[in-house]
Amino acid sequence: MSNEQFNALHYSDPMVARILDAGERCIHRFGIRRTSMGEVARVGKLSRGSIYKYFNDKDALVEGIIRRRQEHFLNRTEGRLENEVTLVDKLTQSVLSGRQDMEEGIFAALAEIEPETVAMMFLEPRFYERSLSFWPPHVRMAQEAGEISAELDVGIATDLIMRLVVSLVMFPQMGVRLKTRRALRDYLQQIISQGLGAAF
Amino acid sequence: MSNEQFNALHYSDPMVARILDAGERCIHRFGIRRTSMGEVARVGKLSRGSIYKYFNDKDALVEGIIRRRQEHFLNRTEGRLENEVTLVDKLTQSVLSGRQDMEEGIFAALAEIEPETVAMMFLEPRFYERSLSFWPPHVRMAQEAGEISAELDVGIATDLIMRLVVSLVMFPQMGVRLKTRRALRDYLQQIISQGLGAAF
DNA sequence: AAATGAACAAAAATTGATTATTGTTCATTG
DNA sequence: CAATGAACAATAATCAATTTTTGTTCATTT
Repeated sequence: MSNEQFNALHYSDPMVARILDAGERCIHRFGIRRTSMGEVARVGKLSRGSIYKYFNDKDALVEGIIRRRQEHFLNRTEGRLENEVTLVDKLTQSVLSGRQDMEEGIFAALAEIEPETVAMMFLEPRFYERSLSFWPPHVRMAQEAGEISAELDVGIATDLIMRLVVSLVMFPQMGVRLKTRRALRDYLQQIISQGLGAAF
Repeated sequence: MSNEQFNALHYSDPMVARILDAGERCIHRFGIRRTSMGEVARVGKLSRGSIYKYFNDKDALVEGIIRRRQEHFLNRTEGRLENEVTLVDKLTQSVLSGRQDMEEGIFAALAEIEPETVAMMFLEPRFYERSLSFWPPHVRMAQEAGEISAELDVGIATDLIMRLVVSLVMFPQMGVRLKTRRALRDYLQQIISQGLGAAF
């Protein structure tokens, strides 16, 4: 019973938006640890009681802020993806968008103030859940276009895509430097179409 | 000038081994933060001064412990790999070995006591450096055996292998569940030989 | 020579008293 | 009726005093 939230957040609700906006500004400036509910209320010019009406506790608020940011990222990426025709170009664009998000905005700020928090986020399975529902439609489109094997299980393909994108965003300099869009695209093209197999 | 260490650790040196053994036992029990040099000295039955002769500071000692564990893991894995003929089987074995290491021993203990520490370790580039020199020989062998494309750049192949192995060890349940050796091997086989391309 | 252990200042962790924040309730406000 | 803000006990953060640990040095021991 009790609170509605946690399952469905209504970003369009002006109250929810105001709380999340204020919370995000606080986290951006002070980090999660040093942000208090009172401060969020002050910044958002609303009462502390209202915040608790919409979010069960501070953790829920923080999760809401991260989730909205993630959603925003996925929507923006989805928009950019509409310009791209092939799966390879979509992947390339996603990695570049992801890297951009990690270098600016709230994630970059958090990484500086509370790196452990960001590191922990990456290990959190929930962090990927939403992204996991993002790719299957694109995989099917690529299958219909004959770009990738139609026999291949969509789950398998999504799994590889997720692992590649996450890895390339999280660890940009793990192995080969893939700095330019061109280098990144060539790399992804090779892997998507042939893996490490013969290139012909 | 000054200390020899940091670059080359001589695990065979009984003094070094004794310090690392003691340190590892402490970290295993109390975590990194709650382990003091004095405690390591007590457990190893040697003087604090000796530890500082071999390790510049606590960080160097901790790094030494992690590095030796990593080296041990790679050696053990290398041993197991000698039974495997194909690259796919080597990868499968590596992922299984990696997962095993994450579920038991010092990493599992640390993950329980100080999860942030483990999370931070994963984001540390140095953590992968050693592994990065591990795979190229196996890649070349696979190329000579005709298992993967001989034209493909070894660096590119190593990069994908590293990303796959790290991802499958770190995030075992990110996408598709690859619990059994068989499922894992099939997955890797598909990706290595065809990527997401046609399976024929 | 290599290891020891005592001595030491500087830095870090711990402790306990104090203050701030959290999460909840509810009567009041707009 | 949704939002408010005051009140509240419980929990968590903060701060200064104290203790521990760190990192270094060096005379002594093995």
